[in-house]
Amino acid sequence: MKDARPCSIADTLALVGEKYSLLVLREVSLGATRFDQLVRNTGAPRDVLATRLKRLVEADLLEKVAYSERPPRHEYRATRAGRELEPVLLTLMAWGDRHLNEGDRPMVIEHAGRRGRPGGSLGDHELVPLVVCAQCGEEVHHDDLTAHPQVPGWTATGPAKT
Amino acid sequence: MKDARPCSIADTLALVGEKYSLLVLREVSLGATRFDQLVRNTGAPRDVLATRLKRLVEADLLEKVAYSERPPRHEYRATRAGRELEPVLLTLMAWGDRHLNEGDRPMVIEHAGRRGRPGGSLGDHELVPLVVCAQCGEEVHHDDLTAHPQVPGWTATGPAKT
DNA sequence: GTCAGTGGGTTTGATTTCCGGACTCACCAA
DNA sequence: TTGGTGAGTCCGGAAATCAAACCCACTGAC
Repeated sequence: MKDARPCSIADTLALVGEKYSLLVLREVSLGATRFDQLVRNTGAPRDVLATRLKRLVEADLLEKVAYSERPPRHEYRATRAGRELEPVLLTLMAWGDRHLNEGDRPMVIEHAGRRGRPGGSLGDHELVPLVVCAQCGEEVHHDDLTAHPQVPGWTATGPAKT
Repeated sequence: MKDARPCSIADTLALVGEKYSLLVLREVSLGATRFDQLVRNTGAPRDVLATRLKRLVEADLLEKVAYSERPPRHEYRATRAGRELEPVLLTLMAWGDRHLNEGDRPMVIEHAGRRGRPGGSLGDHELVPLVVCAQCGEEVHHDDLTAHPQVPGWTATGPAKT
């Protein structure tokens, strides 16, 4: 892992790319916030889960919130940074639905309509996640993209040869 | 990992969630398609990379394309399914840029304007990936979402108790 | 008051995976 | 003949994973 391309994808994966981390965020986002729920729903070994939770709390993606004093009990809640990973989860899910589970999706997400609210017209409907460019509003296509590494010594395809 | 919640996120991660797999797809998408480039740019040990590549080719996310007969040489190219993971990479990158590398992004993606093309008005600009709902066009907010597990025995927060 | 149960972990010891470096093999070029 | 490249494979030690057992503070039922 030394000397690899400097990149926010790698940085993000270093934080949440280990096995189970993203599944933990999925569960928390679904409302399963307690240790034993996380064990059951992710299938992670208890010790691994404990390690992951420690890291996610340190990184401020989750926080421990007490829900009982005596006996001391707490649950894990997503922070703002944690919630902002939800688009990643939705995009992963959309890919898996399309390419791995075509025709029998294990889960469907309902998107509440915004009737009466600013810009809203449609009622409740199924969520279909799509990545667009916030600047121009258009769907993102590979052929419209050009990468510009900002770090000296790197080009799009590798380290500049010295 | 046994008995965990059935879910396309988990299924997708089972395929591309191992260390380096997504970095390989990043590199291929950037145009670094050869074994030694992938070693240098991802930092993966050579044997691990060989294993990952084998899996990605089997899963039809990458394909081996010969670019020389004698000596036999080939490069790895993304298939359609592989390219469709790009939104995941872009979303991960956006998160890392915001939360890990605020103020000095290691890479900037330029988005080609579609002046003159259908719906286009803006010139070239920086890509800012955003997840919206394809049905209604609106940005996705956690509070508008409701998950509906399709698999009997599971609720949003865990297995239905028997 | 004892006994089983629950929530949230930690400990243990065996198995897997990862790692960096050295090695291979086929070919080309000087 | 020597050196270099591309695409791996092989090796032995270090680290991570796993399932299962254990722990501890507390509770509620008998």
